[in-house]
Amino acid sequence: METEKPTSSNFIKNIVIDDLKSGREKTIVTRFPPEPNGYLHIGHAKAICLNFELADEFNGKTNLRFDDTNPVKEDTEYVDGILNDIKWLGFEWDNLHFASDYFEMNYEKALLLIEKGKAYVDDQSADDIRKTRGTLKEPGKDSPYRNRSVEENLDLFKRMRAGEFKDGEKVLRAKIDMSSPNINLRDPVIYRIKHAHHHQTGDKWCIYPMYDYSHPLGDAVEGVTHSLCSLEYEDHRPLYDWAVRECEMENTPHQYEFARLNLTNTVMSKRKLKSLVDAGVVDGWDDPRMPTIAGLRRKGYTPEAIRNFCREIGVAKSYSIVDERYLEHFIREDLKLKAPRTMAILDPLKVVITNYPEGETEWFEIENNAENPDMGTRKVPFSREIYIEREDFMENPVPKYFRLFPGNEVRLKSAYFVKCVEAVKDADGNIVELHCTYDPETRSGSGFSGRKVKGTIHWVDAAHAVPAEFRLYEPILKDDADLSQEAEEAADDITSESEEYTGGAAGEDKSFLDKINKDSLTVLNGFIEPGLTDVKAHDKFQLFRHGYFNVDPKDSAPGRIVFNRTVSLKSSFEVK
RNA sequence: UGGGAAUUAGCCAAGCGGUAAGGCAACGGACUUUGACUCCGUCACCCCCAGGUUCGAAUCCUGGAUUCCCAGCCA
Repeated sequence: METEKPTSSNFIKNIVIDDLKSGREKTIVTRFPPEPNGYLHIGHAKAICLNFELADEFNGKTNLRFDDTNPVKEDTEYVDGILNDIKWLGFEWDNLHFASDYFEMNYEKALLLIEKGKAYVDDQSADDIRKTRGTLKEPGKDSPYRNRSVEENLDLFKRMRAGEFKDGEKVLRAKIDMSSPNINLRDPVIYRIKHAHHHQTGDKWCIYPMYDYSHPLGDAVEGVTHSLCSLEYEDHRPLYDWAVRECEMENTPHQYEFARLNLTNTVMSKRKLKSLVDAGVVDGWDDPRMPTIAGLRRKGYTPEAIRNFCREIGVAKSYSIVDERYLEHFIREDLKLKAPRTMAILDPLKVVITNYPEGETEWFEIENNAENPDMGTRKVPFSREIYIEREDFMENPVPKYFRLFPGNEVRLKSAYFVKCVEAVKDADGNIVELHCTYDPETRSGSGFSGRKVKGTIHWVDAAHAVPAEFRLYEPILKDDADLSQEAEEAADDITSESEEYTGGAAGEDKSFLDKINKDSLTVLNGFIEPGLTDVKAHDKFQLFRHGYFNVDPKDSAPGRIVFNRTVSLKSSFEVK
């Protein structure tokens, strides 16, 4: 697709190259395994790009597999959203599966485990299991049910499936080692009872496998060769390998872990993102301030920009937080030649050109993108009264200010030079309009070179101006100077995405909500050129000197045009 | 000495025993009908620290420091 550079070297690609060279694998198969319990965010995009592009580069395959082993948290709404986002990003999966497709196989393998004496039914309560698991430094204690006979385990497990027991009454545990220094190996629970309706399997099951058991088996049966996941699963790898081995799977997939993406000025946690939605802080999962794929799309990001970003940040094992400005770089780059450039006034100040003939209008032909002549030109009206940007005038200019101020002359982009004669004020001393004079000799395109001006400002003809709403965004989080604190925040979301789980800290949710930037949205009402009245959802423009904007797909309507600012233009000038 | 992992510039990151890629950001300058873009230049005598091996070490060895992850019937 287009002129996208291949990813640079990374440790996973090196592993694939070695595996192919050594003959350990003939072709590679990867997979992207989202849990349908929320919408995808830019962090998922990193994993998606990694899996799909890696397989693509080596002529392999990539499956999409929903990790739907926990019916109480999941929903088809999310399945649909995820499918849509992946397609929008531009990827096509080879096979679409659900972990629930393998529930029967998972069950059969559990029976095998029991027969081999590698799994047992435990009657202990969740609380007792936790208490006997030991601590980080002390080994756990064997369950009193650990040495039940194979027959009894088989009988009990079948009755679990048959629905004879209530939620939490029994679990199936892998029999590994209660004194392992790796807590994941201390007889992990692999099946639990949940009398819950499942979005894919309905009421067929009342026992559901745990991720650590289901995932490796799903990988194996699909022939996945390189199972990529994030760093916190490093400790789970021995269990992954145990499951593949003890269940006697034909294929032996291998798990590799990489660092998930973190971005400055935002959060990357489905749980926290959901809390923003639920608290009404944002408009929904697709609010442009959200780092979700849906939010970025509504903000005006393109799939190309997101893919290029994911490629350039690389893949490694060290914990990192990427500067959000890096992401912004890629959307500016992508839209530079694609987006037409037009003038719009976000915060209007009327200007009367006193020596311009009343009742006259002339139409300037202006290129749609000076760097991309293929985009053609358009006609833009100009007359005696125009709007300029309020910030393009200062009665008492700061040093190095070369826009409009009393006595100063500037260029009106694609029109004439104008000189400010007077700032007209109301009774309260507020500037309500400017009186300027223009110089007919300086008409754009005339080749006038008699004198130079330092500044060029944009404008919109007042008589033809079309009202529009502009939404400007700032980071959703207040404080971010302290990257290490941000790291902490992000890190602790990784594992605690369950609402009911209280192992984390309730207090830290509060501190997270305290960090929310209450001024992350600014709404302005201004004007656009008359040529933009037919604009459609997701049309993208560079509004001169302001940045790139996207036509909002939700709130725009006939007679109401809403622009979301995707990203500002860079600027080396700030009015203090 | 519970186990697992990480450490190369402000931020990502390549590097795999032959003398520190690239991108972002920043800072100078040129150009400019966007204070944008583009272009030019600057930005690690050094790779967490200390020893050692070697003709040669970011890469190998030894010891240490710091940071992150793990005690859900979540994924």
